[in-house]
Amino acid sequence: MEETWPELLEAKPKVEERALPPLPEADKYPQVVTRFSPNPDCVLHMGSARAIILSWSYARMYHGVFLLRFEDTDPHLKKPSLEFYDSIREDLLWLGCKWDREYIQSQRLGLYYIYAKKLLEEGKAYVCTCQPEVFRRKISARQPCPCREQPPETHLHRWEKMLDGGFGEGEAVVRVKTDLSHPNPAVRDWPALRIVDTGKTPHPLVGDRYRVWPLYNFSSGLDDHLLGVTHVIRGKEHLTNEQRQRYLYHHLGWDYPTAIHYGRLKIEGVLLSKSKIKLGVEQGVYEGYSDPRLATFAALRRRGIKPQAIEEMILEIGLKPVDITLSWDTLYSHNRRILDPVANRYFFVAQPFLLEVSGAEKPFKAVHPLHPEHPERGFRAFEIKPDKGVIRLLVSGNDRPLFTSGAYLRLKNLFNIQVKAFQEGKALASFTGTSHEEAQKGHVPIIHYLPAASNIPSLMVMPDGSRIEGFSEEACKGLKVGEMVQLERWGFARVDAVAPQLTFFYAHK
RNA sequence: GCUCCGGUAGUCUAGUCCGGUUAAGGAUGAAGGCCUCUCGAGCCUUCGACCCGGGUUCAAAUCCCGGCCGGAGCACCA
Repeated sequence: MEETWPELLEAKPKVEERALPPLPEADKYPQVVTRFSPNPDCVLHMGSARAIILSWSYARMYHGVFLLRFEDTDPHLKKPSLEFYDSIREDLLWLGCKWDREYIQSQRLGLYYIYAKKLLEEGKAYVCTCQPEVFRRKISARQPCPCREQPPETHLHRWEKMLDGGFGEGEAVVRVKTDLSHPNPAVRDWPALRIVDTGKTPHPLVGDRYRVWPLYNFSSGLDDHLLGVTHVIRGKEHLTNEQRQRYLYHHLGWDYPTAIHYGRLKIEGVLLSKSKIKLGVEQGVYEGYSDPRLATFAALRRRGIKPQAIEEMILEIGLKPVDITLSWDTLYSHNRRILDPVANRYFFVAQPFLLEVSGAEKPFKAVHPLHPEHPERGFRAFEIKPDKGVIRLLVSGNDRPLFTSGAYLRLKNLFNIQVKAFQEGKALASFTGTSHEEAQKGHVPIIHYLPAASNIPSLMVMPDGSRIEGFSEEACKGLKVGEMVQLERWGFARVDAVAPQLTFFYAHK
């Protein structure tokens, strides 16, 4: 068999690497350019994973360019904050999505002004001073507001007034002309630039230097062309923005890039709302942005979810325009496949109780491999000595149901016992032999344990934020922060701290 | 309400463009078994889906029409 069909015996790859579908219209451009354009008003979370990973992967797949562009043009409602520029860069790097060039829109306002003025001059945009309700009424009736009819000179004059403070916040807005009879009222004569009183709400990067700020469709629309973006990959909430921006492109004689709109991404049982995450952190509901209950990249990182697992899952999902609800199980399964070969094994007993074994007169040494498939990595060993004929061990509280009197158990790599009783919070048992074979024959459950005399008090932080006290084995002294381990019969966890107390963040089973 | 988009197992996905090669494939999950001195990994088995109704056709998940359901947008947010 081995000789005839060696390939049949080879382990075949579990999951075939699913290639991304070809990028539409990739051959239309000399070089593919994609971008990720976050607002630095919060940390990144799984909701952005699609935009980041798809944009980056396609750029790489086509030997193109991936841009990072901070869209920090709202100093008021979605106010950017200095810390988030850096946290976003950090998250991207962690995800393995390094960008080729970086842009910050708040540094580019002068550029946007040039195009605003040009459109005003050419009668393709106008400065509207109507009350919002008045404008809305006119526009929904497919009628021009009074401002629209004014000559370019008037608008140029109003534009100057916007820039030099002649208009206050909310008193004037630049609108891009569109087809007034467009079926969707939302695209008709959309607003392009507005006034923000940065004296009151200064921008973290440019302070109060500017008072006229572009809106999303204007700055993003201009930049996509100006920076040579060929493929815009974003959520389907931007579908109507494409309609709006096409008018801008038409006015300027540009071709609109290829736009791909994917569906919204949810994760079961988790909120992915930036504003709610921010609020929760500010109010102390969450312990910072890496609180294990959150699906921020910071939190996933802290729990030991590997970026490759996220990437694999996102690539699997692709770019369909349907909304999807991801399951943690799928993510965990990807992560486990990555972790299992690398994570060394240790014992951790959660909320333990004492087990006293009598009848074992001599000292024992239990030897466990650091990894069952990799004996070359070495072993951990427990020295276990009886004290006046009794061996004292700690056993995980989860295993309490196994301790019914008369039950047989095997202590892994140590010996077999029979439970006598459980009283006063501790289990009493008697030594019945060391034979593993015997235990196997009797289908005796195998459990883990710790010497009561030597162990390390530890803390386990669970995904729901709860904390479980417990003890880990002495060998855990050598662990470093960030290391991934598998706590046998418990699950995978990341070492989050070694002092003052050894602390694990639970990843998954 | 208006303007769009979409509906394959619990979840994710392949197939839909160019109708038959598939008794609708894979992953995840659940249940069971084998193996393993972990409840992990590995191996095997089982469970489970084309939103509904018409039409076209020898043949429809795939094409057409209608309905139903779900989602997004309708900001001087991004």
